Amino acid sequence: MIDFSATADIVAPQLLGCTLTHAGVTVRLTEVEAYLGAEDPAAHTHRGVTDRNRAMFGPGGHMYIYLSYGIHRAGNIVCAPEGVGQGCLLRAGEVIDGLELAQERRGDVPFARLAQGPGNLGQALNFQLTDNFSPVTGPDFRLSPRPGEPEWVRGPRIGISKNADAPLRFWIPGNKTVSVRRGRPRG
DNA sequence: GCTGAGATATTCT
DNA sequence: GAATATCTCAGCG
Repeated sequence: MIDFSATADIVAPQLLGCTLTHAGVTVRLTEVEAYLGAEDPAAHTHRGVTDRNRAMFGPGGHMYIYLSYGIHRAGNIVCAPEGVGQGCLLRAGEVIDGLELAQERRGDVPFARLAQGPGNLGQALNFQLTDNFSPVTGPDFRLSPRPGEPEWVRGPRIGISKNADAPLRFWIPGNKTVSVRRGRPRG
């Protein structure tokens, strides 16, 4: 099992290929991002504990769910010892069970888009703000180990404005559920 | 396939 | 009041 008391950049690549089950849907994680807390200006926890990010300061192996742009629910897995404030944002996954349920929630979209992007993943798995603090190996969430270590790569994070060059995004190359999002620097 | 702009709630200053 | 770890849509090749 993964040691969630390690730092987020250590845990992140270990999550790739693992499956996460919640509310009747199972996905295989294909893309995650590490947020390093106080030393990382892009992290919610950069400025210290608030009511919103409190879950990230808890012990590793729990969920941190937040509302993004007022619309989307995104899920993180808390990393590092209690009080540090690190976590891994779940960016994308591949639905491998509960397909019909995921399609009901997401509507008529291609398979690869069912859980593509943090907001879509949250909708497919039906993340709720009340799921904060839930253990990832508890009754509500089930994180299962992967059969073997998949090939993975790392690169810059996406959708943030601060510290965007740090190579803290990890994904499985070639997987159709991982998109190279638009807005790459032209030129 | 790609691009640009609007929507929407909570949080922080 | 401004910002945000985003998604979807319309328009164009």
